[in-house]
Amino acid sequence: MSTATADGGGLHQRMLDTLGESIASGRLAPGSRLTLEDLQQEFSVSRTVARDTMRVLESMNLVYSRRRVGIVVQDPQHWNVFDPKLVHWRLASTRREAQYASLTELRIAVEPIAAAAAARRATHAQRGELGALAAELRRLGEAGDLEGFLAVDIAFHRLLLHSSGNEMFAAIDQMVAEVLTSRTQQGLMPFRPEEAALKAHEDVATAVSRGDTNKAEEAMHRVVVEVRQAMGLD
Amino acid sequence: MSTATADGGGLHQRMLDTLGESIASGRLAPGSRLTLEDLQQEFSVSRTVARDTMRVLESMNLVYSRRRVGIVVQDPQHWNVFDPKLVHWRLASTRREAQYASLTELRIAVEPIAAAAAARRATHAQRGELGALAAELRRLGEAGDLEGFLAVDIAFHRLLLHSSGNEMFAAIDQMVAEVLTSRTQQGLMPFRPEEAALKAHEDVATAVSRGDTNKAEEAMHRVVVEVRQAMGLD
DNA sequence: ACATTCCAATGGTGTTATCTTTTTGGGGAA
DNA sequence: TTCCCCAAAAAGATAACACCATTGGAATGT
Repeated sequence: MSTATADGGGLHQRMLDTLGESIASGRLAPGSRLTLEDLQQEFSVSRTVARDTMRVLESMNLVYSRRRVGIVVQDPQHWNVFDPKLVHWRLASTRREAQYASLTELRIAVEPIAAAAAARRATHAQRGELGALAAELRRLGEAGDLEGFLAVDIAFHRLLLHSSGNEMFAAIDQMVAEVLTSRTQQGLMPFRPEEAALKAHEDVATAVSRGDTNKAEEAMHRVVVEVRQAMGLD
Repeated sequence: MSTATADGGGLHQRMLDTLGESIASGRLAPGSRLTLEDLQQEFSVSRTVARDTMRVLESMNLVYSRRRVGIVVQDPQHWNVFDPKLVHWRLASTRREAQYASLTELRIAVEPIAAAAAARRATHAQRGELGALAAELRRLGEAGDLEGFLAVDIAFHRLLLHSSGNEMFAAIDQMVAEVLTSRTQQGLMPFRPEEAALKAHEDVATAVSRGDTNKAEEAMHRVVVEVRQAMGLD
């Protein structure tokens, strides 16, 4: 009762999150069968709400439904792994590490190219703002303010992705933010960021500002190369 | 009647595709308001079906719904641009070019890193198959069989993405296939693939086979660099 | 003239009941 | 044993209705 109305979303949000997380974590194994009726009872909701939920899960390719059979959990290889909801569920599950590794590798791939794109397409305001964030990053880094550093680091990467003018790059900003946050929370960051990292961020901002695509790509490569090494990818 | 049952999906598939394409193409501008009642009538379906459809569109962040207001088309920046359905709609719309450009840039970013990952993680069978596909590619290329070349090229890139062991890389295989197909259909491919391209594909296969991550990344970089130039990204 | 309060219309949210359609497993006939 | 047909199962779809959050604007007061 109180819980049903307490959370922000409607009924089917709750149901969606619960089921989604069950599937993402593997607790509901691929091949498992559900029926609408079971679900109605388990979550004590109406058929309509149960249907809504399954339709959304179906559109994420987490399940498929066949008449006479019921609703079947899909093989992971069919999942829409770029759906932010699924990413969130996977990060919340026990399979966190796998999702984290995939995201990091994606970030390593995308960010240098995004930097080059930003050097070509960023607006004047964006170029200025990037420079300001890079300077702020140095200030906070040298002051040893890890929390502030993280916030500005996220802002820097987010702005860069958006400045790329590629909406697919921009769309991964939330995922990059989660990766950066996780990195800090896990204590994987040195107490004081390395000089090389600070310099690399500044170089990205400078190159983007000057419209030097090659330099921007190279500098962003230096930013992520330390991540590659930390992940054992080099 | 006949049309309703003729196509593969149920009622709401039809409705979803129609609406999705309208939104993706911009014919239904951001900020446009719909109501369930309007939609029921326009598509002559029940409220339940209309709801199902809107829930799916909502989960893709193409729309959001608020009480008393109705269903509102979202700003493009909120869209889940990695959802295969949306990619498909955008490629089918008049904004094809923009989607095509974004995908190509994404491919340029991801494929070299995917090649490096494949060199590290591909199975023995995958390594062998990659080599076979590269050889077949040369044979078809030198024979001037563009259609066969395209098919094998798609198979090569798809296998590589899957061999990367990163499910997010694997998930973009369908999009890469569409880009390659489009490139050939638009006559952007030379009648006979360039020697450099054939060599680059072979080098990727060889490097992956040997587990040489750096070489694999560099060779795949050569594969996509011609695309960069063709798109004016260099 | 302007700000505040309040009310009623609107339209999504969720429930229940019912009918249709597809699929399939099993039983009976050839 | 094989084939065919039937009945049951479960999703697909429809309809009518109660509920309630929102909001635009009217009524009221300053």
